[in-house]
Amino acid sequence: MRTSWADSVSNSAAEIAIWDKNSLPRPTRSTYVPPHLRSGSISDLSGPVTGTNGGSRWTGSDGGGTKPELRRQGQANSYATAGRDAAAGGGGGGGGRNNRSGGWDRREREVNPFGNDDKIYDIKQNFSEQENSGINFDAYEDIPVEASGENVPPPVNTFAEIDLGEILNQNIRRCKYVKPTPVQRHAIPIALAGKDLMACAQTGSGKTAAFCFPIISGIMRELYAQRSHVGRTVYPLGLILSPTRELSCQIHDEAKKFSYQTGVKVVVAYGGAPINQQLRELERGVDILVATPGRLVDLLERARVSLQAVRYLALDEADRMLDMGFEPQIRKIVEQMNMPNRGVRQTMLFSATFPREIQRLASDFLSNHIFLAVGRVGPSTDLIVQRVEFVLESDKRSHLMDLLHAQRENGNHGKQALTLVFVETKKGADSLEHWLCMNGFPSTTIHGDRTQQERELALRSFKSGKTPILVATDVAARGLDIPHVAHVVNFDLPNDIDDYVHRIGRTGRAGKTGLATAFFNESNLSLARPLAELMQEASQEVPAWLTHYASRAPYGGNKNRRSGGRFGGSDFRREESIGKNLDYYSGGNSGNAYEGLVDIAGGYAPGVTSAWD
DNA sequence: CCTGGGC
Repeated sequence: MRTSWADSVSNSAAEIAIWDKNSLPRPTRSTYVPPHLRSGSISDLSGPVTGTNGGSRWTGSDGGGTKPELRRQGQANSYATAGRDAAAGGGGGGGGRNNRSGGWDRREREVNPFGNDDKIYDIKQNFSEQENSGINFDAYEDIPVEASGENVPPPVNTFAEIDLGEILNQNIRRCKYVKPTPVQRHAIPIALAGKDLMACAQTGSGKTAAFCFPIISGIMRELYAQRSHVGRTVYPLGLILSPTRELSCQIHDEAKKFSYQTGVKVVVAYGGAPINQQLRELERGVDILVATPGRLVDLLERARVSLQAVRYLALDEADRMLDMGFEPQIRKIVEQMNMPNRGVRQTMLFSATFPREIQRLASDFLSNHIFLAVGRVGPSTDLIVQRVEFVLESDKRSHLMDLLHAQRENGNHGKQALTLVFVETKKGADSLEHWLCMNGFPSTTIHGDRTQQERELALRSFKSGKTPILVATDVAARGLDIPHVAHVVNFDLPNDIDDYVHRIGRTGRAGKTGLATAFFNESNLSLARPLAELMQEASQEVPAWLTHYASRAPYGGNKNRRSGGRFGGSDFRREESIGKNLDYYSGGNSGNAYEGLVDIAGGYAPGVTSAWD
C-alpha cells in the first residue's frame, strides 16, 4: 500500500506554485484526494475552470486507454478569444493565456531569460552579437531547398508573414532574429499547417527555433489548453527528445526564451542530475518537456509523467535517436507509453543527416509527412575549410602539438583559439587531455564517463576560453552550439562519414568560417572514399594520396550511401519509388540561386506514400 | 570495436 505521504503530495498546482523553491514539498493533509475521488476532476485540481465542458480535442485513438476524465475540460468557449487575443497581440507582455493554471501570476515571476548573461548555454547571446555585427546571411541566400510530400505549404520570407502572435514576435525581436533562416522559412509554415515533417538541415542553421515556435504557438492556441495533472502525474502537450544531456539543456534554454511571457511552461529532464529537483519542477506544471530518453523512461515508469496528452513530438538529431543504440528506447517511448498515435499527434524529426534506413524506421512514427532538405550551410560549402593529413598513430600527439603551437603564434596576442579535438574513446580523451596539460596547453575533456557536473564545467571552461582546448568523444559531436570554435581536429576519425559531418559542424556556425583538420591513417581506410567524395563536393582540396586510397577502398563508412549533392539526405520515398539511387541534385537546380519550392511528390496517392506503410 | 542513456 502506498503511503499517504506519497499520495498526499501535490495535488494542486496552485499549492505547488507557492512552495518555496528551497523547501521540500511538505505533505499537507488537506490536499490529499483519494484516488476514487480524483477521476473526473482534474480541472478542479489544477486550477479555476470557467468554461463548460468543451469538446475534448484529443480524442486520439490512443489504444483504448483514454480515460474520459483525463481529457482536458472547459475553456472551449472562453478560449477562442482569450487565446487568440494573446497570440494576436494582447498588449505588451500582458496578454498571455490566463486560463492556464497559475497563468499570469506565474508569468510575473518568470525569470527574464534574456537578462542572464552568464548562463552556460546562453547561445543566443552570442548569436545576437553576431547578428548585430552583421551575421553572414549571404551564406544562407544561395542554398538549394527541396521539399516533397503532399500539399507543401509555401515558404515565407519574413517572420511577419507567419502569424505567430505578438508575444512570440517580441521574443523573436529579443533574440535579435532579423529574418528566418532557410530551414525556418520552410519548416515553420509546414509545422503550423499541422503536417508531420522530416527536416534535414545543418545544426546552427536555426533548427531549434524551427520546431519550437510552432509548438509554442500551437499550445497557445489550443482550445483545451488547461494544464492538467492527476495526482503527481503531469501531462505535457509537447515533447522534445534529444540524444545528449547537454543538447537537451541547450534546447531548453532556447525554448525558454522563445516562450517567455507566453504562459507556456518548458521543463527539462535528463540523467546524471538529481531527479528530485526535476520532479519538483515538473510538479509545478509543464507544457513542453525537453528530455533525454533514459530519464524520460524513468519518469514514465514512476508515473510522474504521462504522454497521453502529447500533441507535438519533436526529435532533434533524429537520425541518432533512431540508430541502433537508441531506437528501442525511442520506440518504447513513442509506441508503448500511451502517446497518441501518429496522425493524432504531430511529429517533427530534425537532423543534419538522414540515412535511408533511418528514414525507413522513422516512417513508423510519421503520418504522411513532408520531407524537407535544406542544403548544408556549413560542412560542404566554403564556410569550413577541410584539411586531411596523413598522420601515423604514433605521430598524432606531436603533430597535434605542432598545430596548436602554430595556431597560438598566429592567433591574437598569443591567445589560443578555441579548438575542439575529437577522439574515439573515453580513455583516449582523458589521456590526451592529461598529456596536453602537461605540455603547456590548458585543456579539458568531455565524455560519458565524466559526471554531469564535470561535463558542464568542462563545457563552460572551454566556452569562456579558460581552457581553450576541449578533448571530446562523440558526445559533443552533435547539436552543441559553442560559439567561436575556430578549429575542429579529428584526432581520431569516426567510422561513419555522417559523424564526421556532425563533428566538423561544431565550427563554421551561424555563417562564420571555420577550419577542420583530420588525421588520417591506415586504420581509416573505410572512410577514404566517402571522405574524398564529401570533400570534393565541398570544393575542398583532396590530397592525391587520399584519392588513391579512395579508388582502392570498398564502399564503407557510410550507412547512407548518399546520393551526392549538397544535402545531408534525400527523401527515401522518392528514391525507392524510382528504384534507383537517384541523383536529383546534380541537375539544374543545385548550383543556381534557386530558392523556391520544388514539389516532387511525383504521383503519390494519399496513403501510398511508401512501401513501408 | 566505440558512443550515447536511469536509478
